[in-house]
Amino acid sequence: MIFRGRFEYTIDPKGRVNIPARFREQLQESGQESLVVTNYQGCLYAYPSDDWARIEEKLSKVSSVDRKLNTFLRFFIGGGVEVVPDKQGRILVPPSLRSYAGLDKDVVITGMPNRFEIWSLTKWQEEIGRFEKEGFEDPELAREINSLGI
Amino acid sequence: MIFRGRFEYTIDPKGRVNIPARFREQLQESGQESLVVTNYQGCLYAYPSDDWARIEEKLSKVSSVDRKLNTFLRFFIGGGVEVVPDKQGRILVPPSLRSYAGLDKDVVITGMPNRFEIWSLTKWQEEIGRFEKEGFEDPELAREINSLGI
DNA sequence: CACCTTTCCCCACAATTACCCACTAGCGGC
DNA sequence: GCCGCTAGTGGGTAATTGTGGGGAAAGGTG
Repeated sequence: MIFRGRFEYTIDPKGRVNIPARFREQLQESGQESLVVTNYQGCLYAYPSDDWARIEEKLSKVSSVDRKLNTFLRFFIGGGVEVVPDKQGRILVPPSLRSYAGLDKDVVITGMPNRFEIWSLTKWQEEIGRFEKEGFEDPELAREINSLGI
Repeated sequence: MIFRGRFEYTIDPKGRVNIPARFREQLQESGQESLVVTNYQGCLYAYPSDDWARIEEKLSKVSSVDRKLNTFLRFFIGGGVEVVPDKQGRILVPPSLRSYAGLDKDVVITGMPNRFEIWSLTKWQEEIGRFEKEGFEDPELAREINSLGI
């Protein structure tokens, strides 16, 4: 499942964030009512619970010898929380995830293949700012993007 | 599908922009009623939904290991919104895209191979102005253009 | 076991969007 | 010129979406 579009919402003092109506529809159509949210790359990743199950399965087969990989697993799996939208279509983001992603008021939700991401507005702007400034100057990246034929 | 021509319209306070009648015809003839609009290079890219689907497929296969490429995906996929023209042939441009492209009143729609682009008039003028001033002086660009056999 | 905090489940209001319909300007044919 | 058509623009209303808050239930702590 691919999620498209970027949306701005506010997270309220209780820690609730709205999920874009379109995303909710997509979830319903695929017969899923819950999401798994976890932390990565400065933002929160939200997966439909079925997709998360597949990821979990793969991760559980990873050999846990490598210390760094192990740390990643701790962080990624350990961050994962299952959430169900309320009647208004909002999810409650637990404090640990909220503080990791620095969500306090304005948040950006952005679609990706397989998941969508929840960003604090300021972190999002930094992320995109970096791309817009450096991205076009990086010849390798430019070549890669060109090869996509967009 | 190739779109030709340049058109000037006004975006109304609700965020609606007209699509050139010719483009609408072309879409209808190819049996498509929806478009996907996204953000890139200071303007909005509008693809017929079938063409977008092909792009999306490629993008979703891209390894998301590289951080910068990931950021690009966030921006490009995250920007993408499916829109359907209303009975008058207009589309509603969501706030996030409107603010990215700086659309407030006068917009320019210009044809391209595979897509058409939506520009704010002022950004369009800057873009073209920059090209007219610097473009002809860039020997590499001149060579490339010549090799196109125009 | 009492108390405090967090989460869940409602309800209500505000803002935005979808879906109509109407008006005007320009162009072509008669 | 006059009519009729199409393209582009503007606006009203109903439905949907987003935001805020109250109070009951659940969970954690001394």
